[in-house]
Amino acid sequence: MGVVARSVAGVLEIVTLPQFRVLVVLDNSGPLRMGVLGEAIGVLPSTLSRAIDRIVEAGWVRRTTRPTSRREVLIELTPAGQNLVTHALEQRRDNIAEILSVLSPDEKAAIVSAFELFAGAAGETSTEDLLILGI
Amino acid sequence: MGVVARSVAGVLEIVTLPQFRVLVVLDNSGPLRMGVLGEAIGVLPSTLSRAIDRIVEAGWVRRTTRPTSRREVLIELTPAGQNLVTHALEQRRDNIAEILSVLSPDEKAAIVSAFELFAGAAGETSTEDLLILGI
DNA sequence: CGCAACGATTGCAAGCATACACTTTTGGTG
DNA sequence: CACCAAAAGTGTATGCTTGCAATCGTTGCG
Repeated sequence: MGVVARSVAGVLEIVTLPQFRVLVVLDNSGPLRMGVLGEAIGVLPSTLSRAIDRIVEAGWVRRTTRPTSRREVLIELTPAGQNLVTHALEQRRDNIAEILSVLSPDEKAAIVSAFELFAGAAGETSTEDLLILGI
Repeated sequence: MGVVARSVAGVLEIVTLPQFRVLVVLDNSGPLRMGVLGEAIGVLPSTLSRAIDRIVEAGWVRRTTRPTSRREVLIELTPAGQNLVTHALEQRRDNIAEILSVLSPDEKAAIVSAFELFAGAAGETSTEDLLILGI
């Protein structure tokens, strides 16, 4: 739980949680249309529109128009936005790696198999659940 | 991660994250003075004062004056507020119990020792970290 | 008592998220 | 072409959080 909390903590000093959710979805799915994006994170189009205004202003995403349909607006991560998400995920991975570094290979192996066991029993975690925290 | 996310998800439909942080701190420490409470969750007194206004309005906490010093205001959970926090923690415990229920005693034992190993290696998790998500 | 420090609150202001209703532009279809 | 539906955005409004500065009551001390 501490690992999860810390991984969220860093990002929340830079962007808000709803904003981070947008970035995470885009990182997972690539550029998305406003409508699809809004549905993915569960907000109304008007809410998303203004949220994107602010995220564009901050430089994390870009609005693009698809050549085939000028009424559709594609949202895509800028390099900075991509960087932000990647960095956040790396930080958590590093945090875990650091924790594991003090353990012996046998201990690590035991942890890996136990975690896999637990994850298997937990079943598929819905993307929506993870999206709540942007993880 | 899914377990953590779900445990936060339910509560966030009832109170905001800053509000839930207040409740969690009170649940941990018992009734607190405004100043102490504000410092614990890292907000300015003015912010807290208005936040408490809303939480009192919602019925989760109560303002009390200490007999010895009438300028100090004690904040304490109402039964409803206590219930909210307790319920949130129970829900996470139930969620984990349900996951574990499909496993054999041996598997459970392996998971317990592996998790203890990991938690030990991770060291003490600072309360501040956990407070970010109200966990 | 009088004054300084303390503790909480309020005035004022800004930013963000959210919702409902409405408008504008665009695409598809009869 | 004319019309309808899709897609995005605006107008308007509400509520929460946060911050800085100022105020009000209270306590402690000389």
